[in-house]
Amino acid sequence: MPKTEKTLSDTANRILDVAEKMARQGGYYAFSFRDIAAEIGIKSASIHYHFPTKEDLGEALVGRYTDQFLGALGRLDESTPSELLVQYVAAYRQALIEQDLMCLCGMFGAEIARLPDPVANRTREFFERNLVWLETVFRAAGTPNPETRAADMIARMEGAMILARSMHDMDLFERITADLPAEVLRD
Amino acid sequence: MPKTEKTLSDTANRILDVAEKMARQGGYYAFSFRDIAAEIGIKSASIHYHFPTKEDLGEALVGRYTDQFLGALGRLDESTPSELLVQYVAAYRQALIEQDLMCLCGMFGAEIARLPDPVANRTREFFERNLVWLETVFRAAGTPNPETRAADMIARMEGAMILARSMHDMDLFERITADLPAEVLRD
DNA sequence: ATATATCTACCTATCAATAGATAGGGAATC
DNA sequence: GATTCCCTATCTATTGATAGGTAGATATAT
Repeated sequence: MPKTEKTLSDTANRILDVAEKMARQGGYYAFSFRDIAAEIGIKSASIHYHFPTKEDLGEALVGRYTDQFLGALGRLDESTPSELLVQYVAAYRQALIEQDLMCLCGMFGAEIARLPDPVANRTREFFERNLVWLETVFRAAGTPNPETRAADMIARMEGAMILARSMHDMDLFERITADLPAEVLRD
Repeated sequence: MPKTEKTLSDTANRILDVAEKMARQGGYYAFSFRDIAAEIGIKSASIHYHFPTKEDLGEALVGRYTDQFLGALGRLDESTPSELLVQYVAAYRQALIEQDLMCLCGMFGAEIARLPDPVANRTREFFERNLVWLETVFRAAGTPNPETRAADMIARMEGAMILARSMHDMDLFERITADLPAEVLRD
């Protein structure tokens, strides 16, 4: 049985699953050890075995989310810039529409002034890696100001999620992002 | 002494000031009656005199913020669409750069799934009123798809705040919004 | 092969701190 | 004398965290 990936115990992953869902609904202060434990059928003390402190849990949360998110994006050498941007939007759409959740790092980014430093740093890393990925795409497309385009792209995704969720109107996200890849690549 | 506006006691306003700052740093669960009371030099029980429940406080918070925010925008009949959009961006810039705080409703919008209903409704109203204001501007400018432009505009502002704060780089906001009014009005 | 030790993954029980909220009192103001 | 505005005192619930125990698996030593 090959287990090449960084093995995280089954329980640890279930803890992260539940914590992630709660965090993506209400933020860092919206998930508690007891709530998580209750939902997966263990005791809150047992969570401390896997994640000694809430800070540790938060850090693991953002780390796993970032890896999964960027892993879901297309390979930069296998698709056109246009295809890659379509996939980028699709990653956010899946988080918003299918999962009915906010982006974890959009949430934590808003709360960043009150997050423990390690969690805040991981959140910054999420955006940093997204910026790098997008800049590469825009450079490959020969778009001017790739850094600013990348930042604008992220801003629109995170903001569109917030707005659509606030208005209970997911179509707002669809309309904002409808011809975004085409628009952002021209000129 | 003319006080035509809905009079709120001095203490009530100081409570809202402190609560707003805390909420705009860490969200709805990041301000507590005790913290607020300690900062303005009264007891936590006294806050309940002005705002019976936290829900009430949250509602008042969003209501005041929305009125102030929209009140700071230019009159729709006194400026050009371009000038109005510049003012709109400036309103967010002031919140982000001068106050060094997140937009209250961007924050609450992210957390909306875990907010008390009355607070969530007020948050939705903030965005609704912003959408209406922006749509009017885009219609006056003869821009196609004014509803989608309005939504995109809000998304970019809220997202740009989150990204700039997460990256500790306020220039990201400046660059994203630099020629936004011009770009969004052409074609 | 058997006995011993260690490790894993939970448990019970408990802690101090903090949360929002309430009852009832008192001084000042109108 | 009623209203306004704050107080003390207290309540219950919840927070993250810790100490210490245990059953079962695994590893090591004899």
